[in-house]
Amino acid sequence: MLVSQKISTRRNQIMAVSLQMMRKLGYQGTSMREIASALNIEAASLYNHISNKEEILKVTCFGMGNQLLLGMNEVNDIYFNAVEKIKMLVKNHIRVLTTDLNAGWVFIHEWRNLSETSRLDFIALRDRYENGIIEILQQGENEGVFNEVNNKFAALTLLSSLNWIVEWYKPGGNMSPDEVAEKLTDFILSGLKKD
Amino acid sequence: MLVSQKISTRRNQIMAVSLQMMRKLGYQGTSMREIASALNIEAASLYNHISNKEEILKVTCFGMGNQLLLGMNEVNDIYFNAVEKIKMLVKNHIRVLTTDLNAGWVFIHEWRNLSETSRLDFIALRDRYENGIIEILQQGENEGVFNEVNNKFAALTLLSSLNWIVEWYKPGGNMSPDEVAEKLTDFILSGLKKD
DNA sequence: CCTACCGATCGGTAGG
DNA sequence: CCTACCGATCGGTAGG
Repeated sequence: MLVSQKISTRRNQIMAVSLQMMRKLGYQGTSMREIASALNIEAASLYNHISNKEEILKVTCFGMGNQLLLGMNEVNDIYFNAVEKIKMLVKNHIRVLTTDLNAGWVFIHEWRNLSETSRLDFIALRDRYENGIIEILQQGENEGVFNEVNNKFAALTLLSSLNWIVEWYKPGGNMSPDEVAEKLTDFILSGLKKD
Repeated sequence: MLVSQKISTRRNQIMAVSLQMMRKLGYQGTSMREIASALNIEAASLYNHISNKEEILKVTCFGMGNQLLLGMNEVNDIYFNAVEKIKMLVKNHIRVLTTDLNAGWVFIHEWRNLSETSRLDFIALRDRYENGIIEILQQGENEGVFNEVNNKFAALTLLSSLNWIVEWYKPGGNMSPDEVAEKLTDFILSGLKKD
């Protein structure tokens, strides 16, 4: 029991260090030797805790993706009208991305480096999320509260502003994740123009 | 004259092939040998036309960046009110990114791989563009046509939807760059909600 | 967790 | 534009 806890802790350290380096240097720009060196061990020792470099990426991308999908399911189960759903979805999305910004950044940028089969799985997962957003927008149209727009286009634009947050969000800054979510929702719902 | 034209053409071929591969595999994932192989020459021969791998990235990132800044200067010279400025800026931004989507993609994603000094220059250039947008938003506020918002935040959100286009735009699809720009402007100005 | 090592590949240069 | 090559580095394994 103690042993497996130790291993698990080491694994967590490896994950944390890897994601930090990958955010700075990219997946391909981060070597196993550098990860090991940051932990004061040899590269070969990493393989006692993870099976290979790609596992780091796979666990991160699918972990984040599943968190987003879980949030979406929850939103659809609990909230009734489209505006409420969008608000909750945005809040969850920002929370998931900012809870571990290194993981969020890698999730957004580095999934392309997944091997062929994993990449296809990831794209399928992402498409499910995207389609869920399209459905909410459609619901809003049906309710008569959203403008009639190209929902696919609107969903992509919405997602772009949600995902871009990993580029500029500073955890120690003057906006909490929920405040960001609130401002973003206002922007998405009302736009720049004064009524 | 003929010789220099030949060289220049070869250089353009190298640029085009490189950007296509880098869009698919990333800057670090694209090797000089693979670029050469796609042109049926040896890797060493590339160095008669470009000085090194980074030059491809540098020319692309600063070329695109300068195009965006030029467009912004033009907009500020010609258009008077903020709504008109935003419309024109968005149109120019989308045009620049979609004219060569490979270059657009590399510009948006791969500038991080620039060497230290170039990267700092690039960030400075990007900040100038960002500040230009903030100024237009401020002008719109002063004119009383835009909501009072955090302009920095609004500028980043605006930029996110402009830049995300390199992720999903399909040149052969059913929207021209100018149509995308128009829809995007509507979205940014008016948001999702029905008035 | 380490030593020792593998085959492969990298960006780039010398010299023609 | 090529041949021949450089030193460096990569992800990963064998065996302890």
